[in-house]
Amino acid sequence: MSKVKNPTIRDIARIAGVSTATVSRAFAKPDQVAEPTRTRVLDLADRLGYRLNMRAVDFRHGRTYAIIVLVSDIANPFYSEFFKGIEERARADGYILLIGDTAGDATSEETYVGMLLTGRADGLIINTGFCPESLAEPFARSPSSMLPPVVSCADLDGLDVPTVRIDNYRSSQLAAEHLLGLGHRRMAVICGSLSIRGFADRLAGFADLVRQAGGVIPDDMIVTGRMTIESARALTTTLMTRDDPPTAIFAHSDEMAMGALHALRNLGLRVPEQVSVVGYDDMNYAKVVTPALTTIHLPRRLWGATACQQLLLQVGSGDRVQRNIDMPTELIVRQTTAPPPR
Amino acid sequence: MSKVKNPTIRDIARIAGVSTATVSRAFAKPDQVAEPTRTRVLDLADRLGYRLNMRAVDFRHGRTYAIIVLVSDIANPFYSEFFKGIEERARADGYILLIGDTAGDATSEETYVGMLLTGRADGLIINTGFCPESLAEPFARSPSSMLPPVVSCADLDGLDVPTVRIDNYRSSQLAAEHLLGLGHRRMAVICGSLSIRGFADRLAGFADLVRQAGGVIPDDMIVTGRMTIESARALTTTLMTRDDPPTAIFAHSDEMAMGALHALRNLGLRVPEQVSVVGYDDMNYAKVVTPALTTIHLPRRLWGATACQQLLLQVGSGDRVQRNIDMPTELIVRQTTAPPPR
DNA sequence: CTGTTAGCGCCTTCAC
DNA sequence: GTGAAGGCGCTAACAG
Repeated sequence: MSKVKNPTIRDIARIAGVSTATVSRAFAKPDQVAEPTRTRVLDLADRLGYRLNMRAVDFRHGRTYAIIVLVSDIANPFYSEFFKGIEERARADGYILLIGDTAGDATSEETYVGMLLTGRADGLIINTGFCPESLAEPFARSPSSMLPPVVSCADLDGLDVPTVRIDNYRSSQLAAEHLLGLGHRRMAVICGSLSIRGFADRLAGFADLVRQAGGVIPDDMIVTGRMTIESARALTTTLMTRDDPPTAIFAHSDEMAMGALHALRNLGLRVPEQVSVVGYDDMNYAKVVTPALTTIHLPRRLWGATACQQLLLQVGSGDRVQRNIDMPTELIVRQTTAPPPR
Repeated sequence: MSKVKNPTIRDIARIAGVSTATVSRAFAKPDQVAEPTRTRVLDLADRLGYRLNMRAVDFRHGRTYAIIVLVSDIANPFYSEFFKGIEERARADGYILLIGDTAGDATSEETYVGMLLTGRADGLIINTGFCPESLAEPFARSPSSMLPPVVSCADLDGLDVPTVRIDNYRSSQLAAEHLLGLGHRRMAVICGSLSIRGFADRLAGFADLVRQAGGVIPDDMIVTGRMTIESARALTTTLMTRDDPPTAIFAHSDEMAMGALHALRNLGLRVPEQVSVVGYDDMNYAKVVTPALTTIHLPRRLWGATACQQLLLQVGSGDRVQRNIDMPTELIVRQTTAPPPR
């Protein structure tokens, strides 16, 4: 069998005795090619090990059918369902997903933004909470309609793009209401980085509601760390070994709540009898751990799917998208919250 | 300022009064262009908001400078350091990383393999433990030198490509030796899916050594589940509530070991006084948890970097790569192992 | 140092 | 239903 090293559409055409147009059609629009011709071409292509060169196709089409999702830490299990939601939606439209982990590193951020701006991807979903600098500049110079579509999962300072967001402020008030209603007065908040608007809002929502109820969150009851079990474990230990420790803790993620629970257990403190804990995210494990976690439910998968949906709408047509979509949140009361000890 | 909607190299050339070649060089090989010409071109390009069209560049170059990493579950924290290792190595050569999560789903697997085969990526690193079907076929038909380079992180049935692997069999023997040496005789193994060669090897290495020492692992002491905390938690509870429960548990990952520890704690069993636990992976948290985890250390970051290195060697030149590279492993004894209770 | 000239592989009118 | 021809945006010889 005479093999060509890397057959192109032209090789197939020549050997099959047809034009390149016919070969192209045989693959892209099979019904526009007569049955005998089609099978002959397809068979030959298969025999020669021909494969469409997608680099050429993408170039010709002027798009890549890829979208980038920018996150700050791919290892954060929070994202796993979020990715799934995006991926399912993207795949349905023939798009594939590129996951960009910035790891808080400006260079990698730039790399991925560069891929968008230079046409290696058709759109971008941002869920880092930050506006990449390299993106802010082009958006400031040109109207967004001249640039590839971007959707953010939070309001971003300095970047006016459609958002699909959750109401961090209001959902945190739910946590405060719940704890206040149980009788807690001395409460702590374990926060994600407050330079990220979302976390700042969670703190503000919680603190504002406490204040409205005539209370206050002392400064030394507000601590900040990374969104990991380990980070929260350390913070909680510090928090609880102070004089006059809190009777309740509001953590900015379930991962952090898990760390808090771990620390409390090590300190010999019982949850919820001695200390209450409220998490955030409603991770899959929240309902199965012991004690089951009281937390703020986020529709993570739907969130991803919706963000992707909005992006694809822009990719396809011009610009007919809602500017802001709010995802519903909900307080799920389980077993880590109870009235404070007398 | 007269704006072109989407300026190309040709627009810049025309307006700047130079040839397209010069514009191209000004970007790709700045030192080959005279200073005044270069700045004039670059300035103009900037002013016009020109951006290189990477689709065209990739097409022209015949490559995309992207490599795909295939994993079975992106949410498994095991991968996080592994990705980092790959990414650092890749970035150093100007390559970017596409993470493909198969989620055990054959369709997504096919998607990513398709991207490789159609030239949307230049190479593939497999760390799922399985050989994707859609990859086996082309490799069976053509010599691998005609196909894009692939590196696997385990020996794969039905796919003869270079591997960068760990010795699952031998490292599991280390765990067995340690436990045996402490005096354990009744031991259980919490396994990952045994249809994945790596996990089957871990079980075999452990069991064979026990057998050589005149012991045996009863069938009901071998359990299998997903690589998650929760899965191992359930398995451990079952294991320990049988008559004659084991005095030691060898888990196929640290995540699983964490689940086991959690279950033991809930059952009121003390580690290591009453039950010993050995993990696998040496995750970052292994040394900080209480009690600190005895485990098999894997150089995860280096593993990723080495796999990437081997891949890039193939991408660049023809085929001068070692067929198999073994990463070193090591037993790290910490606090979860001790002699069994008398 | 710079310009001219050919395409890379595919798709897509426009004829036939 | 099929073929001929042009071009997507860029780069890489090869001259000058």
